Amino acid sequence: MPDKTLGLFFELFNEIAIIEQLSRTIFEARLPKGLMVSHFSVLNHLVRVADGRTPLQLARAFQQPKTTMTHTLAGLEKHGFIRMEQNPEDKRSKLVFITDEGRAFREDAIERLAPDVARIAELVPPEHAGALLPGLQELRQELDGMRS
Amino acid sequence: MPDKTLGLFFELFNEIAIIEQLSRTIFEARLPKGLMVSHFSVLNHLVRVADGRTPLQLARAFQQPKTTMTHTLAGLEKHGFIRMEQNPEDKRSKLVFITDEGRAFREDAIERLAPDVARIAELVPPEHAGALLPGLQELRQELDGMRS
DNA sequence: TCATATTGGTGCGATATCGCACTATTATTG
DNA sequence: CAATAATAGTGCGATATCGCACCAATATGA
Repeated sequence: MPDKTLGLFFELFNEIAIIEQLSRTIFEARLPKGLMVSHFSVLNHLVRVADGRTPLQLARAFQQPKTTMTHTLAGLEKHGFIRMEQNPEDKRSKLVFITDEGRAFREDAIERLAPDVARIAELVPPEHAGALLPGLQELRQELDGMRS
Repeated sequence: MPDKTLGLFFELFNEIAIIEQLSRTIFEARLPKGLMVSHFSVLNHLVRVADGRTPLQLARAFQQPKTTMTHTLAGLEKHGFIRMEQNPEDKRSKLVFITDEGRAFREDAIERLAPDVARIAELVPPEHAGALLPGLQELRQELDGMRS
């Protein structure tokens, strides 16, 4: 592997880390104190992908350690945004359901975040953003595969 | 702004967050305990961009809060990887210099990380990775501008 | 079927992250 | 030039992150 390649990937991951940092900071400035992007993302996932996921499925969806997901879910539950039930298929496991309060919070959060996204969309044409997705998904896919 | 655009950017930032998470986990598994990617990145910056930066310049380079950088630098200093001097230009300020030990650690870290990067480069052609950079840089630039 | 391995989830402890407030210094401006 | 504002850095406290170890439950396989 040429040195150039090493530098290229370092630069790529660095750029990605900076964007993650910036976007998280921008979005969290709009969320009420004590609620993070991670909370919002989980609610979003429950609505857009599927409700009634297990904590482990959620952790995998975001590629986070399961202890981190436990912590995030505890926060959501404390706010009454989710409800956790025993998984009838597997007594070790639980199922996470979004509550009405959770849905309301999610919708409110989307309204709060939309203006920022609109501003970003003015500066970065959505076509440019969309053009990045396939490459990023490929990269994610392969990194994901490496872990196992 | 159409709803589609909102969803697109949420998806984009989510994908970026996942890649950040995966890459950090992969790399930190190779670093000695107590040293994180953030430490490595700062040393890398001192070597590749410029030595003798101020803490604030470093924080801005990585778009991190300055308290976070203070913490990272404290860790690097404790390991003897950097040395901090008074900035003769400005008595409020400091200058951060990498030490020989820091350089050695950085080189060792690169050797540890290279095999992983090589594996990634096998799965994701460097041309693909390189093709992502301009779009990501554009996105970063604009997010950066929004903050101020 | 029983022993063993694997899996889902959590408690705990260490530490990374980061906002707030503060000091020291430098810049601004009336 | 004095008063005020802005800036660089850090201490502190709250909390997010996450590895390790553990328990309960399920899967495996001799």
